[in-house]
Amino acid sequence: MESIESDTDLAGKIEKRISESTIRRLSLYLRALSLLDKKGVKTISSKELASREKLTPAQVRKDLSFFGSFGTRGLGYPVSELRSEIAGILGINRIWKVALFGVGNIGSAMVSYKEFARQGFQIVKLFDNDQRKIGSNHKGIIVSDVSNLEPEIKEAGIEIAIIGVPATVAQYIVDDIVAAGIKAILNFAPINLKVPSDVYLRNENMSMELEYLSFAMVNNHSEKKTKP
Amino acid sequence: MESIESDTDLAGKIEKRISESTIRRLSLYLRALSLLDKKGVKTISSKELASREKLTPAQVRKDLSFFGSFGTRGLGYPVSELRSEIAGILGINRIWKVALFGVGNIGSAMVSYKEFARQGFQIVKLFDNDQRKIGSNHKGIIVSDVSNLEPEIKEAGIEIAIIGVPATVAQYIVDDIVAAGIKAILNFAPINLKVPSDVYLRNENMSMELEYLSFAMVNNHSEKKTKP
DNA sequence: GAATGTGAAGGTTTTCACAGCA
DNA sequence: TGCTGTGAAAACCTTCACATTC
Repeated sequence: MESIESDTDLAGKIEKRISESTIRRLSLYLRALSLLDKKGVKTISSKELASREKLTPAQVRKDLSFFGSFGTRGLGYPVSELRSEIAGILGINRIWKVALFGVGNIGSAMVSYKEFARQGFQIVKLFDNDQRKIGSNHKGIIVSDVSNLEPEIKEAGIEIAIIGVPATVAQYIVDDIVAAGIKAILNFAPINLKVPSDVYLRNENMSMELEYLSFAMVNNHSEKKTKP
Repeated sequence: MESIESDTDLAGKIEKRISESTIRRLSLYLRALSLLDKKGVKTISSKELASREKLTPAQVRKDLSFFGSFGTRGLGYPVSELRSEIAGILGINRIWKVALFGVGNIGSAMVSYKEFARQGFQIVKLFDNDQRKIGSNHKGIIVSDVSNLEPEIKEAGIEIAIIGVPATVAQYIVDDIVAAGIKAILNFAPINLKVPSDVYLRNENMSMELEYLSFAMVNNHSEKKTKP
């Protein structure tokens, strides 16, 4: 019952499995290109782009080559076009509606984080279980009761959830969210969440980065390359 | 002027270069082991530990084997001992003093983030450039003027800085921080900071994770393995 | 001349598979 | 028997180097 050519995506563009590293670097390229575009720069070579992100020119070219030929030999890449190509590849040439669960410290920070909106991630719903928070207004959004999430999520057309609730309750919330049909979750709770295989889950683990710094300091660990 | 055996650390334990992935997984093991320890679990097999973090048993054993032999054949690993071994390897069996720059949304969230303190990262100084914030009290810490950071950092014995200031000013602040002698920086600003090669820098890029989710959804990108 | 696009080479990380030990 | 520790194999990712194009 396997489909033929199961490694080909719907648009027929991606033939190979793209590595996580490549996708993460696309985010970096996108950020750099947006800045260059704003500055009015018209073209950029793989060499220049690489140097801005502490990568190699070959890496940049290889990453882009998985998706097409966007450059001109002898010249480089057209900044503005490449920017929108990458936005298209990453799927952020559109608005994604996001719901945030847990209006605590991290949650509040996320609501105010301008960078999300700039990338097309629009936080349109806030949920909490604290009666004192429910009904209150955060940056123009009224906090809803988490116990009634399904109709609100469906009505608002939410596709992505950000989990900012404590680790102790995160799994329960996620079970409800998954039941409500959400297919992508960004988790800030320091816990390993269980989700069905058709739900995309990413974990943001801030302690991990500090622990990496600690390890590096204690062991004089010179990095060969900082991964994106 | 190069030292002999420059790839050997001070304690003489680490012979090879340890990969970033291994270090990041150690953080995951540590978190899982802390939980198990609290629950009173005495031993755990690589298989069990792996399943909790969606990794393979061989991966767990290999990672640990870089640092020593902590297990017992036929039995598994002693939870509590392994936990402190890993804490030692990561260098968090001690208190690290941390300063936070920028008491905005992200900064405020970091101050209140219990997980940091739990791992030994103690935020002891807050800095901002906003006169309305300077002198105010956040969770028991008085916000200092960022223009006078050097004496305060040295006096408090700060070794790690967290950057929560806007991207536009981040590089200036970082230059001052580096001049003040700080050797490790966790950066939340969406910008590529330049630091001398003896300063450790890690970037926390939350948009990147959302973009990854977006990419996965748009391309039906089933992950072979979620990297830590 | 300058810079892309890309097979092939090289390097690194993960997984396998089994010897070795409790 | 059960599970670790680890060389060797496999898979994966990055870099090289050059043909190709503007």
